[in-house]
Amino acid sequence: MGEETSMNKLREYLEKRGIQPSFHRLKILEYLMTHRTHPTVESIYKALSKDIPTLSKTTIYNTLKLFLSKGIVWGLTIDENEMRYDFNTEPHAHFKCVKCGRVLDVSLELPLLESIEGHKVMETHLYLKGICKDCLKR
Amino acid sequence: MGEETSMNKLREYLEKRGIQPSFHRLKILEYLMTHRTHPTVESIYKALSKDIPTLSKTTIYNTLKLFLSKGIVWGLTIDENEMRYDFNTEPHAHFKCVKCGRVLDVSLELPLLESIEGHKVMETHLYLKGICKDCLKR
DNA sequence: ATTACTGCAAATACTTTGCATACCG
DNA sequence: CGGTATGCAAAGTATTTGCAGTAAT
Repeated sequence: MGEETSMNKLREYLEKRGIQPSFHRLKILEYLMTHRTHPTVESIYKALSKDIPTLSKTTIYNTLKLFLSKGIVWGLTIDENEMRYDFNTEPHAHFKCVKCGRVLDVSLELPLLESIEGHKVMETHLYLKGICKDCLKR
Repeated sequence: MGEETSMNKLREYLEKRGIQPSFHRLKILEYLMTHRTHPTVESIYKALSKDIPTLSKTTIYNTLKLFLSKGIVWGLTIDENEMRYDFNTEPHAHFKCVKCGRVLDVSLELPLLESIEGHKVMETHLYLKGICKDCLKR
């Protein structure tokens, strides 16, 4: 299974959702699928602009907004200042370390409600904050 | 029980936590205790500057940062762009309506963990997003 | 007198917008 | 050709910082 094949799969993935599979969009999608570190726009930009020097942050913002609207990614607001993006898999909770700043997945069941107290629920986010395993060791 | 008495209670509340009870701090604390609408810096500023024309946003930022560090308020990042502040009572979940923008309390039990997967947990936030009861009616 | 609180203005950081250019069917 | 994607620069918005003036102990 070469690079061609996997890129074709990504192309198909986007087309199935009515999105034109441009080069940049494919690369951003690939990055999100292979880096489950809840990257920010900044970190995606830093990583991809090495290989794609012409890539702009505007394109990343545009692409992520498009992906959000199609449900391809989730936006995490666990960070006070900047948005983080998570490729959409099964619902799971997130843990943010206040020391090293990383955001980690934790397997903790989310209450999956259709409605609560008369309000229609569309998204559920469970955020934990504290000190991660690695930082505790120091 | 007059206004004097309740202000004295607030003064006592701050002193007990090692905070000098300045006039501005008392007013901001009073606002947070009586307005459980998860206000932003902007909305606190708009509300209080009517009575206190000299009040600046910097002071509100300073005061909220101080209150956060003392555990008097919680910072909610349910909003993508701006921080909301919640007077610290028992843990509870929050619901944000994507139509009207309000953030409401909902009574839903939070998983209160001391640690998970080796990480030390210090804060837990459960955020729901959707369409509120009132907006559904329209 | 010393320390701490306040507030203006400037700086910073993230995100959005306007518009011209480039790409693609 | 015509519509869309891209990217630069500017604008917008939330927050922080530097610093000077003011109040409090």
